Amino acid sequence: MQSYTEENYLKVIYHLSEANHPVQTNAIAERIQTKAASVTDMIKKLSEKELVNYVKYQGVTLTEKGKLTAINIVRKHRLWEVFLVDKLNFKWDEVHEVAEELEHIQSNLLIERLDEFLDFPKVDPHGDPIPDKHGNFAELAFVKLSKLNSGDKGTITGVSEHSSSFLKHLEKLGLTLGKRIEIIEVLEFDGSVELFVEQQKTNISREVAKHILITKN
Amino acid sequence: MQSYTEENYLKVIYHLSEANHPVQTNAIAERIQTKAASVTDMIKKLSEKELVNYVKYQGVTLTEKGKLTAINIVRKHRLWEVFLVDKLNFKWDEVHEVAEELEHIQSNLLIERLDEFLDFPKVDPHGDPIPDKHGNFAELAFVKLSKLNSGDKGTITGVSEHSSSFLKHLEKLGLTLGKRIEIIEVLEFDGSVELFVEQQKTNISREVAKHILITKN
DNA sequence: TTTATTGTTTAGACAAATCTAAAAATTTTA
DNA sequence: TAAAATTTTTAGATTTGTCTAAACAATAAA
Repeated sequence: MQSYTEENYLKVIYHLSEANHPVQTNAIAERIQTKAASVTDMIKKLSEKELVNYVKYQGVTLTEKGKLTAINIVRKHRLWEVFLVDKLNFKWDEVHEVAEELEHIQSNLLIERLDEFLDFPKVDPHGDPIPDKHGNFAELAFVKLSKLNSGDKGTITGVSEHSSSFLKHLEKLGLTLGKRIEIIEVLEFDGSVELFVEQQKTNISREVAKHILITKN
Repeated sequence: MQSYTEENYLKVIYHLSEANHPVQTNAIAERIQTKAASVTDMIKKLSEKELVNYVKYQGVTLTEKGKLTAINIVRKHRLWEVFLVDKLNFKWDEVHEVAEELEHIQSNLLIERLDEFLDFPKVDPHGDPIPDKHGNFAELAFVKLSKLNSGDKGTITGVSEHSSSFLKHLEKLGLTLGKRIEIIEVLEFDGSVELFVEQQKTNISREVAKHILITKN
């Protein structure tokens, strides 16, 4: 298989990919905390292994093979996060670093048994969908909270930012997965949002609202 | 901390150590499946980090610091084995390779929570003792089955060989952890042993008997 | 106690992943 | 569209862990 490092590159390229647009060298370098020159080196290697399509100066896209590999790593990462939260009582802001390590353990049996043990979860503790073993994602109808208008109601079903500081902030405001919310008002001035959570009025900035995912219902 | 590779060297040196006797370069090379020259290189590095005591041509011993590190890896390995068998229904002969990977995950919180989740097990699925977080082992009174005499009775509480083929063989004979046995006869000729397990007469070679650990009772 | 054997170390080389500095290509700005 | 700014690549070096071949040390055998 691939090395730990190669797997990380594939995962990062996957996360930075949008609608088949090529990913830039610098974008990868920043995410992986390395230098652009190192990224070029590694991309060449991945290209030789046919895991990415690479055209000099044009950025990279994942091949089908590369994409499957990347999705499998995402699957493992998210299943381990569920394990840590559901079974070992980790908080949702404590799981990321450990899952970054666990995702590289090589054993199909392990991951299938873990999936079963966790009762085939469809989303991780941040509401991100967990692909099945064939790489298929369940369809989830998310909307960014920042896209809602006054009067809209829904349930918090995900977040798109996983930093500990952000998640702790949400926790403090009571804005955790599964909570029902209702928009009171969206301020013209700065896009900040006033809303109800469990009969409590709360205010959040537009920046925070952008990273909370809502299922309308 | 140390690299994956350094951790493996420490663990192997720990397992090869007996009563503070220095471990030979070649012994390490064989266990780690590498060349003696590579072992010498790595030993020098570990010595600079004060994880081993090293005298040219005299072999290595672990320093206190090195020993604690090694024991911690052993602790993690054995806890993960319990997890795999007790929670994910792995068989006792399927856990070793995966645990070899899992033992290198760096997170104290993870391992303490895992310990708790497993209800603080004292032994792994092969009967090997699990050190606590301070590196202390519970005292276990094992005797090799090959040391018993006709008429002796006891319970199988461990094995000292973890290969899949050996463990599958035991399974086939019904010689698994917790089973009570009684020695019928030890043959002068080849040291093979005739014994009762659950009213069944069975014969095992001296070689097999040496790797089965018994608590007399 | 010299010789043979076995075990260990050194020297020099290599692959993987990274880096810095400089060159080249691309994009933006004027 | 030419100059400036940005981005990417190349060239060459470094670190980690490994290797082979040869030299060296310790032990066993004659």
